[in-house]
Amino acid sequence: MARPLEFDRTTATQSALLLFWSKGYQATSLADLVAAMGISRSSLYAAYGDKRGVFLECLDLFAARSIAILTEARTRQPPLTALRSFFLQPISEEAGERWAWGCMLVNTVLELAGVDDALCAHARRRLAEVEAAFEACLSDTGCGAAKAAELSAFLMVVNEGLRVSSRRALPQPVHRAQIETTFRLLESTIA
Amino acid sequence: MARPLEFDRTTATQSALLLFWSKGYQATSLADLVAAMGISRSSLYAAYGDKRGVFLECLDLFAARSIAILTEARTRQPPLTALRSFFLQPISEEAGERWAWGCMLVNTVLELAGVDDALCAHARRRLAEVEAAFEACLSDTGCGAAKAAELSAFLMVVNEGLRVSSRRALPQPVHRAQIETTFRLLESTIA
DNA sequence: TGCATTTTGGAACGGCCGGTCCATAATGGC
DNA sequence: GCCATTATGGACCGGCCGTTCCAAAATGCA
Repeated sequence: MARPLEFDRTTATQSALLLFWSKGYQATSLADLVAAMGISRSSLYAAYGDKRGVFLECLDLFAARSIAILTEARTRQPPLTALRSFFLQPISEEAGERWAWGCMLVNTVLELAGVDDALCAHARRRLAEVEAAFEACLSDTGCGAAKAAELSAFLMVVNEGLRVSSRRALPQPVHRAQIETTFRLLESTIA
Repeated sequence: MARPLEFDRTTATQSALLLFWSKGYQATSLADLVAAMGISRSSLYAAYGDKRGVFLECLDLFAARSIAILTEARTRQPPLTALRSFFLQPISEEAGERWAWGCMLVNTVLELAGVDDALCAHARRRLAEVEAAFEACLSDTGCGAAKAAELSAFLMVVNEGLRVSSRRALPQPVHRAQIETTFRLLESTIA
């Protein structure tokens, strides 16, 4: 055997995730990264390959958590209520300041389109998986497959819009009102 | 008198705008910039101060054009039709590939939040002006001031969502369908 | 207690970044 | 034609970027 790893990969990735989520890919330097993750440059390159490798793993972790939040809510609540709580969750108490960071997948698509096509495409694929989760949730309402497909695309547009809006430094009550208005209109359409 | 400027500031700014719009602020280097604008570094620093100065001027130009497109449509069409054409305009024939670049103001808010607060705040202010243009347009429908204020905020969320969606490399017909679905739902709510 | 193996810290690397500087060129007024 | 003034091209700058490299440290096994 050889010398064992001195850090926990999951918690290190989690720290990197918070950094990339709040500042984006380009504005996060390797110095920032190793400081936040609490590991040395050597360990980072040995474990993740390079900066892009860390970012890819963070994208996957973020997407998995987002989908988990929605699917878990779906087991406890009616479909539309679950979707609503998915959008309200970032501005809950325990989420802290993260509510102003938007969605890391949306942020990535906008930051890296035309800059790093491979990373951007990865974020787009994960975003498509979230959209599929929307569609599955909408199907539970019994609205029919065609309508679920159309409305999930619309819901993703709404999702993208709300995540952008949350980065506009509006007072939190204004942001909350936007969500309420959006969902009131949405529900009146679906119901 | 002294030696006159050898370049036209407006066309140079326009060239910089296309570059910043497609690649974002951070990924656009000064080398890219001077090549696209067709001027030397010295001329750029003399005329704009620095890279941020060029970017600020591009933000203003982009915002002015966006608002002009909407207000001009408002003089020729009913309010809701004008809003619709505002969203459809980027995917018209003459806009070319720009439809996949989204909205420069939205792109900037997401790229520079937490990175360059001054630039980000500037983009947010311009975005608020666009929202005010939405509100003025909605007021023309005679829906009342309170409702116009609420719906303009919602319309901005839709705007942000559609601009994000246009950067997801979806086939153009899919994007067109998203706009149609969104506006069908929106109009059924307002009418 | 050595040995093979792998991680770790930190120095070092080339390259590109935004920004500065200066000699030269181009003008209008004298 | 000369001067004051301003624009221009391009060399140059320090600094930070992501990445590489290597000696030292830490383990399980013989």
